[in-house]
Order: sequence, then structure tokens, then C-alpha cells
Amino acid sequence: MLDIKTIRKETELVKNKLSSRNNEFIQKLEELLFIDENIRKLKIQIDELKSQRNSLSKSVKSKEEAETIKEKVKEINNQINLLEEKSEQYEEEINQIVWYLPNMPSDEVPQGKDESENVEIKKYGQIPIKTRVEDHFIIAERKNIWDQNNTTRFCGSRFSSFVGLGAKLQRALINFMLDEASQNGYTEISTPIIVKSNALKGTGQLPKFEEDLYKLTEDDLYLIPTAEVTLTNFFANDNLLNNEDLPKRLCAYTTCFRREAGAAGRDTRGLIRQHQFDKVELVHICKAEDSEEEHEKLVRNAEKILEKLELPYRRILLCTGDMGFSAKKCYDIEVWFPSQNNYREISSCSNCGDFQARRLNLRFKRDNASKPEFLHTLNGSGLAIGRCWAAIIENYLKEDGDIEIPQVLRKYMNGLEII
RNA sequence: GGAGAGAUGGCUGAGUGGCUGAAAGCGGCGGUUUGCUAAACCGUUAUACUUAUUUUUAAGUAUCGGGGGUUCGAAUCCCCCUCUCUCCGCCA
Repeated sequence: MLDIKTIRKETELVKNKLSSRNNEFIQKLEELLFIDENIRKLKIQIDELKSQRNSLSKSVKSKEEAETIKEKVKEINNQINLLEEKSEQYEEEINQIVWYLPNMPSDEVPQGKDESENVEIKKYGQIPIKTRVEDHFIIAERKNIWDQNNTTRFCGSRFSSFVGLGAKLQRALINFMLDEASQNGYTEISTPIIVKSNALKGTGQLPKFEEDLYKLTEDDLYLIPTAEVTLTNFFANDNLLNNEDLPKRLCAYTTCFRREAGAAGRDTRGLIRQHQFDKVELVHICKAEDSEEEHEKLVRNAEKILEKLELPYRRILLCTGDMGFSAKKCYDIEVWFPSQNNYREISSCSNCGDFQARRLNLRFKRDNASKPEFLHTLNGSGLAIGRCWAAIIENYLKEDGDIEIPQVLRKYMNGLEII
């Protein structure tokens, strides 16, 4: 959530920043400021009336005295009620705007309308020259390590199962990634995958992106689309963190659920876009002045996973038009897919600044004497398991049709070298 | 799911209608004493919003789990919700 004071004081800056994402926000900002102005005028009146009421009530010492002011106070209360009703209406209108405004992009973020204007930052690894290239789902079905047809029969489209050594390979990836994160200083947390709407509101998935989520209507709960939700919420809830608690670096392996509304027809075959997938998520919670550095660390930690798996990748800096709602700066890591002759996203590492912290009231105190300050939150995949699985299958495909197991994973698969 | 108990400041914990933004203790911060440390003593110590401002503060409003109600006046009385604890039932 943006700071209403910033919107008031630096209106032009906020306008520029938000319109660099999308023009629809300019009018919203104008509306917001107008209502905000009205609310404050009302608040002055209300506070004045309340002040009158309080001083009248305080002057009363006995029941008999109360009689003399009863009428006056009742009249004041009537006025207050009227004004407050109006003020609540305005409040509601402001919420309808402010919770739907995205974060302001950082200055370093390139201007652009869509993914075509993203900027490549670096490339790692040699793109293999292969004599045999197949789609991962072709290989996986041939090797009987993955099932689509059966699974869609009882689950519907965009669901699939890992089978046999395929399931073991998935498990190896999970363990490998969690171990890497632990070694890099992350605290592993195993969180629930069902959350209340407030948690999703805090991280920015709600209220704007309800259609992307699976909802348990009976209990007003949601399946998480990413463990960013549970990890970022972990220390929220009004508990102040201390200086020495920071930075927090958390990781979690969870299953994630996305309805993929609006993705009809895209990546319909294979593992790239499923309704349910596994992911190891990395979250940093840190002080404002550290978040740039933490962001670089986070993205490096994600990249190092691919380096150890010896998979070619590139790092992309997303442009203003392609960035997610809560991010002020975002790197995508894309891994090489031979069958597509292209790189595909495998991790998205966002610095959200204080945007989520404001929504969550996630704050800390520098020391006992200082005021609470909002923290900065960052998140990134480290990595998406399914896409990583698919990338390994394709990149490690040998000429004879077998799949080599990456060196670092063999100890997680009882020394198995070939599938 | 059934029965009961509870939720107060950084923490412990008092408070059943006004003088309570909140006793007391602990902790924190500042100071006195001291060769240094400890102890003792004194003072101070919540958050948000609004207005004014000489940007330091001052004033006002709200906040005792959340929401609503009664009342001139609510931490205190009433209703609803959430969460925690104990016992019973069920269960991986």
C-alpha cells in the first residue's frame, strides 16, 4: 500500500511512477486526493464536536447535573453520527482505491509497456548444441516418469503426476534446494498452504487478483499461490521486530495453487503452467537501507541453484509495465529450454519495499528509544520445482534418449546417474 | 462438535460506570552517588490520525482482542465475532 501522505505531498511523482505501469491509475489518484481532502475536513468537524461532548461530560459530577447537559450532548451526538456516517462512506471509497493501487517502481526500473521491453542483465552458461531435442513432456512420458492423461481424467486440465523416478527426482530437487537455502543462512519454515483473506490482502494478491486464487468458500479461506504469502505474513501481526532480529531470511517448501485465469491456451502441454505446483520460496525481511543489497543477495542465491545444477540461465530486469503489483523492482531468472529454443521464467525475485509491510503493519524498532519503522520485504523462488524438473529433463537429455542426473542431485537419489 | 475459563501498555499484572491512556512491579532510557562495576535513589518511558507550527513542539481525537449497542459519560454493562487455555468427544 502506498503512503497516503506521500500521495498528498508528492502527487506528481506518484502519478508519474504509477502511470509508468499503466495509465488507468491517474484518474484514480485524483479521486483519491479529492476524497481524502473531504475526509480531513469532516474529521476536523467531528473531532471538534467530540471535544465539546467530552468536556461537557467531564464537567458532570452528579446525576442531577447530568440532567442539565443531557439534551445538549444528545444533540451533539446526533451531529457526530451524521458526519461519521458520511466519513465512513468516504473511507470505504478510499479503500476501494488505495488497496488497488500497485507499488511505485524504483528509479532503476526501465520504462516499458510489456515484457518486450524488459532488459537482460546477464547470461550464464553455454547453451548446449544438441543433436537430440525433445519437449520435456515427450521425454517424460516416454520414460514413464510423469503422467498427464490419467491425472487430467480425475483432476481436470493443468494437473499432472510425477511417477516413479520422476517423483524421486522431484523430491531430490526439493531437498537439494532446501539444503542450499539452509547453507545460505535461511531459516526453514514449513507453513500451512491455506490462509485467511487478510494474509493475501497483506501481500497484495487481494483484493485485486481474487480470480487467480482458489477459494474455500465454506470457510472463507484460500489456497496459497506462493509461500511468499505465509512467509511474509509470518512476523506481521503487530509484533515489532528488534534491530538484532534483522534481516530475517526465511525459506519454505510448499505446494502452490493458481487458477491461471486468463492463461487459456498458453503452455497447455507439459509442466510449465499447472494449477498445482511445488516451489521453494525465499523471503527476506530487512531494514529499508538494506533492501537493495538484500535483493541482490536473494537473486544470487536463486541463481546459484541453477549454477550448481549446471543449467544455462539469464537474468532479466523487468520493465515498469511487466512488473507485479507489489514489486518496486523485480528480476526474473529464466532457464534455458532446448525444445523452445528459448529461456523460460523459473524464478521471480521482487523487492517490495515497504509496500507489503504497510498492508501488514510489519515494523521494527531500531532501539528502545526510537519510533517503529516499516520494514522492507523481498521474495523470490529458489526455485519453482516443476519448471526446474522440466528444464533438467530437456537439458540433460542424451543422444540415446536417456536422461542424465545432475551431479549435485545424485546423492539425493541413492547415487542414480541415468534415467 | 459439547462444557467451562480467559484476552488490559515492551513484559507480569491491578482495575465492575466519571478523578483511568490506564495502579504496582519488571524491563528500557536519562541523571545522582561511585576509582570502576554492582547496588541504591530521583526522573522519564505507548501507538495512530488531524490541526497549528519558528520542524521543535503544542493542542485535539481515537485506541484496554475485533465489531456493534446502552449511557450525559464505558477497560468496566449488553450483543455478535475472532483467538487462546482446560475438560469431554472425534481424528491423521
